[in-house]
Amino acid sequence: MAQKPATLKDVAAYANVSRATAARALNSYGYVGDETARKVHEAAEKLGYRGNRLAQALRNGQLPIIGCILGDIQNPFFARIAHDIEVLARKYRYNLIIGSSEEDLEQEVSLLASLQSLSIRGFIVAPTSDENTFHLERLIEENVPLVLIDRVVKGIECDSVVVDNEGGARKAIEYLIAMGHRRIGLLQDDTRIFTSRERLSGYQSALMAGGITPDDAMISVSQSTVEHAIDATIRLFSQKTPPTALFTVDSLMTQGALLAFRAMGISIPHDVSLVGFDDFNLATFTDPQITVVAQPVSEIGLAAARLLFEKLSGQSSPPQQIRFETKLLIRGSVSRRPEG
Amino acid sequence: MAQKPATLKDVAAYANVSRATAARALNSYGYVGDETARKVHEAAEKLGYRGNRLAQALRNGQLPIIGCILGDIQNPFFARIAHDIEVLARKYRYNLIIGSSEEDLEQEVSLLASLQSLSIRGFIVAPTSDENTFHLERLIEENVPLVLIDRVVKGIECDSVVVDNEGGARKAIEYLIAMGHRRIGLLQDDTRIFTSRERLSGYQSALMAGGITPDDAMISVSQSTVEHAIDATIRLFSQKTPPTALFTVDSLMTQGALLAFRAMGISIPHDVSLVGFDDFNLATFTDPQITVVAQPVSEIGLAAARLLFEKLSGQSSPPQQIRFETKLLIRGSVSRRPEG
DNA sequence: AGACCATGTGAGATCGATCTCACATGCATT
DNA sequence: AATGCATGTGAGATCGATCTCACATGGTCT
Repeated sequence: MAQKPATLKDVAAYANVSRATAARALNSYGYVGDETARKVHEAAEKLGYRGNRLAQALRNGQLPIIGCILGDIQNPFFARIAHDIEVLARKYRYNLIIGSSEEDLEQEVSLLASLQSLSIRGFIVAPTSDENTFHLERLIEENVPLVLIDRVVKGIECDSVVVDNEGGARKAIEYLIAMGHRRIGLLQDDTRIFTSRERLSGYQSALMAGGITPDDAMISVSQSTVEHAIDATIRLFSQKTPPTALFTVDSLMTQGALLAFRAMGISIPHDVSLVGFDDFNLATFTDPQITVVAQPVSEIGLAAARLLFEKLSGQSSPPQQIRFETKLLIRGSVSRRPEG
Repeated sequence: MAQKPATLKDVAAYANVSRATAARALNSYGYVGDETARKVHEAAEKLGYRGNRLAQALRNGQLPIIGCILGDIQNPFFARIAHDIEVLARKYRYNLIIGSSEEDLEQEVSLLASLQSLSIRGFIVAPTSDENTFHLERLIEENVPLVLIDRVVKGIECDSVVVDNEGGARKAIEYLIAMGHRRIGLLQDDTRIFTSRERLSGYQSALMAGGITPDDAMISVSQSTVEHAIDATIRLFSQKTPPTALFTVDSLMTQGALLAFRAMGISIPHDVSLVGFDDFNLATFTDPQITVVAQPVSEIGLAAARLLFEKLSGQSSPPQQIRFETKLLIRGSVSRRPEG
């Protein structure tokens, strides 16, 4: 026989008071006599009473849950972000619902709608694309606290936390050019993704600043998984005149490229040089160690969560845009190439 | 001016019907006239009506949310599991709340209580320890669907999905012994964690079966993070007579050990042999490639989620225990050691 | 004595949804 | 005509909590 959880009504009956009195005693508002309060607390403990948050939220407005819609938590970048947000949420006695958009706009829209119908109090979203921003606009209209993370969306005026993707990509390409590379490949994500576009832009502008005309044959598109990146790298380096260097736009793709090179018998940095965007645990343990553009992962999730909780605590401030710098960590995966 | 979401009451007023009729029309139960239903649907669309799930859940019992309490989603093993559970949950139109116990029992208890007060419908839990199982027992008493994952707890009769940890550890140690190693180190997690205990047990029984007396000086305890594992490995290999081989009990610790060895100028497999529990993306790209005990990560989360949804769909079956086998993947991180 | 305030309590309304059942209409059957 | 059934509608109850305000008591001040 399943035991039905005790309700406030049960507690009130056990303590021989009204529900209103029981609620006052348990939540310390209004007036309650000392003796009455003692009896109510005793009853609550005896019955294992645990207030129903749904009922509370229905009366008062919202559940203590924030929603977080990221690309895919299998990506160590997003896993770290989700972890940091959860830690701060726990501190504020909130629970965190994490959804993975898997970089699919429809899924992002669907997830957001689903979470809103749950009366979720606020959202941290890594928007998939800005083809359609109605769902985000609607959040703004309804005054729902929203923080965009990793990517921003034109026309959505709200708090955001991003990294200088363009500058980071530019640093990588400038470094490859300085090392003599002219045919520089790019392993990139879907250009509907904001970060992907910025990294492409940094790639292209650095090429042009170095007097190199960008060439589509140097670019291979991949989803952000190791498996897809292996395929995309193989495609890129199977062509007649392959790149002499490769820039990969996230750590899973970097790892995929490494595996593809190994499968193709391509040696780094002897045959091909490699620079990856974002650091990862074993970048300094591979042979050779991988040169990366590092972003301050440990700062990003915390910054976004802080912004959200400021808003949730009722503070009404203008939208803040936080932008973190990247840093080029030169290791051993780039070799100098003669001018030819 | 924030727009308050439309309620059923608004829709009913707009369509000039009662709330009961509006509800019937929108949810297709009971009787509603065709014309009436048309007017109601029109009103709902016009007002952007989105039913309040809290109110529904309060009336009907529970929210479409399942809770998942894992060790730490930064661990790729748990990230993969969480991802797979979320994918299946989405298919069943559920949302997933992920909490990280961080292998702290109090935090696990607190998270569970918090989620229960939200009327969460079911739980997948990787229990931290079995020192105190009251919180899990209470779930069973209240007939809340529960699936234990990765670890089980004595005395808790419910669905579970685990891996043969003991057998996996035994395979690793047997292999190291067969390669001539007698001083075999163990980098392990807190023994309150079920998997940790099983892996220790496999380690010890394989040693004894090989005629080797287990020695506490060969064991170093670490939390399951790269940073902690670096420290623990350095401690273990700084002693007078260090091990000739090391078994690490999860992929983050394996990576930490690699980094520690590199810092200490220890060469694998020349100076020390290494076997890790659980495979990871770059295990085949490090120099040397790492020998690992692989577990079927892609199966575990799905199996647990399937069990949970069976229970949630009302099926009343006896508790099922699913146990997956591990597989030793021999690569290049173990060298043969002479009998001395 | 009357007015005002503080303290304490409980009935009933509220939150937004679903559900129940009384009532109404129309049709078919006896 | 009476009865039974199907269809359709709406008032009010329910879910479990919080909130409001009427009522009661006691004390203080004018």
